[in-house]
Amino acid sequence: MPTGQPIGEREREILTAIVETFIATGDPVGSRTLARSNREGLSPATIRNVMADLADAGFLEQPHASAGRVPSTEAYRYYVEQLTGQASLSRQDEGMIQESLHGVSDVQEFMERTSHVLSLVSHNVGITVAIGGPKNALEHVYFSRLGDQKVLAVVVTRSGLVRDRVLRLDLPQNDLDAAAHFINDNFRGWTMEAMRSELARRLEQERSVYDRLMASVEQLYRQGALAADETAQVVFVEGAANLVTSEQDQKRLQELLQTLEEKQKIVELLGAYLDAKQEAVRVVIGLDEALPSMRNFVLIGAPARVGDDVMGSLAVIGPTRIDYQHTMTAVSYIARLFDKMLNESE
Amino acid sequence: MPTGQPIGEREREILTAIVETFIATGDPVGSRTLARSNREGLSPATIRNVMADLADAGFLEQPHASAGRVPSTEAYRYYVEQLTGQASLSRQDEGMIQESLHGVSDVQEFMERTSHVLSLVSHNVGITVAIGGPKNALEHVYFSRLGDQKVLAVVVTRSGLVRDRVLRLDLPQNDLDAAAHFINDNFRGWTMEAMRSELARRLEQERSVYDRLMASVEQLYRQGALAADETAQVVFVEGAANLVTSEQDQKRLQELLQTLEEKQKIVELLGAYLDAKQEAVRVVIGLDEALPSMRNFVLIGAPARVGDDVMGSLAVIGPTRIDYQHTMTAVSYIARLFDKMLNESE
DNA sequence: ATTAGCATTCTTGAGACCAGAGTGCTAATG
DNA sequence: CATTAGCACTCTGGTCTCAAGAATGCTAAT
Repeated sequence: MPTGQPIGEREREILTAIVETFIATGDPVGSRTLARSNREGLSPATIRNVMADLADAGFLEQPHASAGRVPSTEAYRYYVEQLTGQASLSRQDEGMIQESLHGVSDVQEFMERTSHVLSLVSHNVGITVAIGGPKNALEHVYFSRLGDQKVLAVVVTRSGLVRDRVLRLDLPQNDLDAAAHFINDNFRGWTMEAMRSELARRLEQERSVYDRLMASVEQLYRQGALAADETAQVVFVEGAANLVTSEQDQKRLQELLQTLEEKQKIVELLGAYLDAKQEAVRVVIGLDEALPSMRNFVLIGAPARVGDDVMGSLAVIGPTRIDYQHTMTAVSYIARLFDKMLNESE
Repeated sequence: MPTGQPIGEREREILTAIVETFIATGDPVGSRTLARSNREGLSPATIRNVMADLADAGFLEQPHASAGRVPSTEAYRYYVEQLTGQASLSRQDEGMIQESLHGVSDVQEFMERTSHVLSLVSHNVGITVAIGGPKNALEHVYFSRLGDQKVLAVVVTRSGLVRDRVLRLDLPQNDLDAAAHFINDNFRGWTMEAMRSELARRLEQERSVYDRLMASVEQLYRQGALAADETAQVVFVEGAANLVTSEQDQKRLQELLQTLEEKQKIVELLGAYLDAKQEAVRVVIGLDEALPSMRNFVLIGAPARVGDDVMGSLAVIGPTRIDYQHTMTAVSYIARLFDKMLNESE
């Protein structure tokens, strides 16, 4: 818990220097090293004093009595906050991104590739989540009898997300067509959420009226054909191999990988921290509050939007020792690209 | 390279004992340990002699001069071969499998869950591949205009596999409907392969006749709307966390994880080794021939079929030190279940 | 307000050393 | 003749010690 007054100029400079060299080297940083790299010739002793203050304020920690200092969670937060945000991607990175994403017009494919390219440029784990969620507007639905007892339901959202689901249901194709027609005519453009509740209401009230048609609709509804709920979310996680670094111990690494495989948790994580309203890149330090296995990991993400619609989110997960500046610019670059590419093609 | 005459009874027994205790413990096994666990009271010295023979024959290796012996690739092959195949799953495993797969009628969902349950029961990596490939019969296609320049193509195969693809194309919905009708009427039940070549032929010849209709079809065809090719394959890989064990070194682990993320390679791997014709479980020892990063790993897999149609394959990938008997029964059990569940529901 | 100096603390790597496990060989044994 | 006992030898792995190096905190000097 940080105490004391904010931080003076010199403190600020030293703190960011510590954070930066720690990120670069991974070793606890001591006063001597710092004195050498510091452009104003401050002596180690002076720096020690400042460091002691910073430690008291909760920005630095000591692995053990006579080691250097390591930035605390607070320190990273502070560091990120005072980052100018002025930076551009290297030619290479930009090229790689452009190339991987070139010519994609399909939201889902875009997301899939994005998670990959994110992992490449960040050298960490790239994640994208496509929200199939309630906020998406319905474009239309389509039902098709498959076999004896099976019906295929395809739901297309306005944003081009496609969900299919096989139901156990025995209805003649005629009835299916009628039901699809009914839904498309009445609900095109509605959010899934609104549609579902309105549909529920009508089924309740007008049961008698439409009769056969409504019976079919009801069956489809009950079977979840129209549920664009959590289970419909699509998650891409790539670059797990990047987590294998010497500083992870066995157990932690294992837990980490396990967590990354639990898509549901990942969705919740991004959902919890990436606010749809906020425009820019967001950095969340201290993921262990949500996911214990993610101690010492951070999330750098942004909502993926096309115009004003939020289609999902994209993010990088990496150790606190990540290159914040670089990752942030990369994420933001890709987020903008997402908007641009999918917007113009509509 | 194995030399010498096959193997006598005693050799056989000792070899399997070595393989088994090595699988159990992970340590090189020495004559003393073996003598203790061997039910016929053979002395260490005798065993040493036999072991020397086995080593000459290429079945055993020595990490260093005065360590115990470790089974060679050949030894595993031999071991697996002489496995009786008589074994049944534990109540727990069976229960877990049943539960995870209960009530699923959708091929793809089945596969997704299967890869998960495979990783659970085997404590290794579970993999399933759904072949979207050319052999699948077409049930029907469906095109829908999305936005300005986009068309959604949905292809359903007889087996219930669904593929959707967004194309950049500007055709009115009428034309799309006509094209879909045309294809459905003419090609339902054809294999994708056959359909594509026949379609190509017709487009070539009868260009003039159908005119507008055929023009639409051609455009769709060119855009790959009907391509159920490799890219359409769906791969599920789960349980990567199980690879994190003490005996892996950093680098290898990293490569391994990387390889597992390259779905294309995984598809090829399964494709290469899992022969659609063969009925039963197959064990492939020595994966490094195909994928160098998979040195010391084995594949235990089976084709996933429904009736006579091969829908894909399911497999476990694990270290040579895997519990062969258990994994084999698990894989075979699930493969049978797959057939049974999807067959009856049709 | 800085800095120099110094005693102190703690980590890390290199050797040294020993116990344990295993081998191969030879000679003895039923 | 197939087994086995005995033995010298080899290699690994853990523990210990030791010294070097890096930081620290404090006090005194500038």
